[in-house]
Amino acid sequence: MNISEASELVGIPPKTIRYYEDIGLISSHRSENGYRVYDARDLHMLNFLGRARSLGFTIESCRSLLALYQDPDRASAEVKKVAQQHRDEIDCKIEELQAMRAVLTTLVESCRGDERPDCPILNALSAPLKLHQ
Amino acid sequence: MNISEASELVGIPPKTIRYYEDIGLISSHRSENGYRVYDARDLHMLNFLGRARSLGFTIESCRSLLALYQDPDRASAEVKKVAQQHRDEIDCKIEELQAMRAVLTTLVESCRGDERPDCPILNALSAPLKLHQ
DNA sequence: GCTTTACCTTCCAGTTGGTGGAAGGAATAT
DNA sequence: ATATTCCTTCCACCAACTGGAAGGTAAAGC
Repeated sequence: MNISEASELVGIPPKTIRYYEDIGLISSHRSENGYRVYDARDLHMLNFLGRARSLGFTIESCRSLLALYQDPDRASAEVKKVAQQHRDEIDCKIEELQAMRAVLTTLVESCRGDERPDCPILNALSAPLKLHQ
Repeated sequence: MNISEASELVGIPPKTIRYYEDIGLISSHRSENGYRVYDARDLHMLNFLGRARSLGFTIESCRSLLALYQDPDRASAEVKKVAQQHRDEIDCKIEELQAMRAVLTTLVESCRGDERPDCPILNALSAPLKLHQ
């Protein structure tokens, strides 16, 4: 099967599939005319990658996970470690975003949002800089 | 004052300040030797940018906010719109991350994480692809 | 058989928001 | 006089793609 059919089946754009090959995440066979050819095994790997990416794993983590997946002697502890680290990073990001969200909510709620120029949002952003010591 | 002193005062690296000038977010005067010189007004703008960036506003939103700030005839509704859109985007990101987090938590908790190879995390990632249609 | 369309290839450039480093000039300290 | 620090510009790199150009191949229509 050619790249566009594979793309349809796994829900990953052809460009992205080529990109994954470029960076060595996957490999591919070529037919005589030079076209990439995908079989069930390739689709399986692509699907794995799609799932991992949709959970937010970085490409490098995906590379690790794929390597672990293909190693029958892996320890599940290794896999768990990768997943846990990723979850910790997600937790950090959520907290950062929630902190931003809290400030933004306060600011948005304090602004009347009419045609007049006075604006607590701009006031907050332009507040005098506090010198660190 | 030179760039490194300004950098210290507003807490933005010199590289980043030059970058902001490069993309036209701010301007700067030069002294005779070609060095950038910053006054209170410049620090004020930089500080504004630092605050906006720390709230997660994109560079383009910062550009808009700065323009609004410098326009005495602005309508606060414009500012509020920018802030609200940004908060909405943050909300989206938080939801995405929380969805990922939920799946990851389930997976991590289901994996024993020992020296054996069987792993529910890898099983989930490698589950057979469901064909759309 | 010829042409059009659709698909494939590679390669180059752009996205966001900076950061690192090299090469070279200027100011300050010793 | 020299060493160190600071300044300048420019180029390259990070993640994870995406868009588009230039050119070859395959399938469909007439």
